[in-house]
Amino acid sequence: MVKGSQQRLLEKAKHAFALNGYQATATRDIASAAKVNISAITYYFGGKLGLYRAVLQDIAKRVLLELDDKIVSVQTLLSDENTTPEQAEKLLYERISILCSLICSRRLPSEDVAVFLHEYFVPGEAFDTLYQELISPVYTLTAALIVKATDNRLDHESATLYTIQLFAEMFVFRSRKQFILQQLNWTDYGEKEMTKITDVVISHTRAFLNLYKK
Amino acid sequence: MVKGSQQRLLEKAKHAFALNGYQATATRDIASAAKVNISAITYYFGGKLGLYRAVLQDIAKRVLLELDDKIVSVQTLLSDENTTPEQAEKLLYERISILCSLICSRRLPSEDVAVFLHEYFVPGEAFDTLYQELISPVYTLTAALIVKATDNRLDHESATLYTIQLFAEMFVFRSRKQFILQQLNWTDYGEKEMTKITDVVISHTRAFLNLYKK
DNA sequence: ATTAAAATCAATCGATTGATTGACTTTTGC
DNA sequence: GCAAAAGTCAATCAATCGATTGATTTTAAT
Repeated sequence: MVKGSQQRLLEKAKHAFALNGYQATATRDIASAAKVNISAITYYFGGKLGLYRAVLQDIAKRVLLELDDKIVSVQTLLSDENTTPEQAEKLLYERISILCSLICSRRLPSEDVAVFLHEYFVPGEAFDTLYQELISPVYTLTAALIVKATDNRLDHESATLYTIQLFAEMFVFRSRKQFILQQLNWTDYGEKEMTKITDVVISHTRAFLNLYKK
Repeated sequence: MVKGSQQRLLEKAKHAFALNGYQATATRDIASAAKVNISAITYYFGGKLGLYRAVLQDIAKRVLLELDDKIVSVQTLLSDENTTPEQAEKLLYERISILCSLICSRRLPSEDVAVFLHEYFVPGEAFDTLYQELISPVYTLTAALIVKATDNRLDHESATLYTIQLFAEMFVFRSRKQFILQQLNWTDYGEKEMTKITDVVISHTRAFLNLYKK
């Protein structure tokens, strides 16, 4: 079965936006790559911005699906009063591990991360879509996990602050990937390198959490 | 004395690039704001890209000047064999403190940081200018300081990796400033808030360095 | 088979982009 | 004082942008 025009547009748009961001991408190039007439963009998505929003929603959907699939439901564990700080800490590390592989390796299409990071660091008109559909839910859960891991010794706001920094630390492995590869004489993020990256992030987090233990 | 056209162009260009980045800024608007004919951009800077490069060089100059002014020359201390790891660590914290205030507060024009971060996270044709004139020298010195602070227990590459993450941690306070203000119920980065920010970054760094002590 | 809806198409619109032209004015050096 | 250089100017260039038009073809429902 041949993919429909709408689906092809979505894929090629994601690819183009990943390369040059929203502003620098021409709808003509997207339509051309999708082998579709330009007017189809207005027809299906209402315009360039609508197409971009659809791409962001698609990315959010994929990421959340990937996170929910691999992690034992964090939500239920958090609402359980019997969950110990140690369990929360372990769960946090598992979550970090998965996020690292999502951000840096090929578990998630490389383009998804590129589009996300572009909109994250250079917020535009469509940032609210990204925030509501992806950032807010993921950050909220992570911060709650950190609070639980410190046995409520860290308040919610400080945990949110650390969450933002934690993600910044993970994102930099992708956004500055070329620079890191060059500096460390790596050729790519393979299995060995991913282990090191994950270890670094987790050890930093552990060192941070240790500041809030008895 | 009235500023020359070239100087006015440079200032207004920085202002415009800070608002919307390189791509989304029109040379017409810059020229109009500087009360200068459009052709002056070609005349003085060879074109839009040349003007942007000039802005980046100006920013690099200001930052390096600010860093050299406030810090006892790190270069000489590093080349001195008698410098102890403790001295290097203390110097690193001073450097972090200054960098935090440069990045987050008004010691440096807000526009300088905005332009820098935009080019840093979305590298374009002019990234090499930013890298050679600012990123490379600053990162190299910082990494060397970290190596010395761990008494060479941390190799140069790992120190470089941590340097990248260290800057990512500081940059996030600016690039996600609105989000952080909202989450922490702050209205702005005042003196009190800057102290907390600096403390957070330094305490993370200290926790990291402790991993490499006897 | 007929008809309405969905989809696709080439052509083009108006707006904006960065850059250039060539004439004009001001400043500078001697 | 005068010529060369530096600077400024309105006008306009070709290219590209997102969007729209109106006609045409394809699909789906009855």
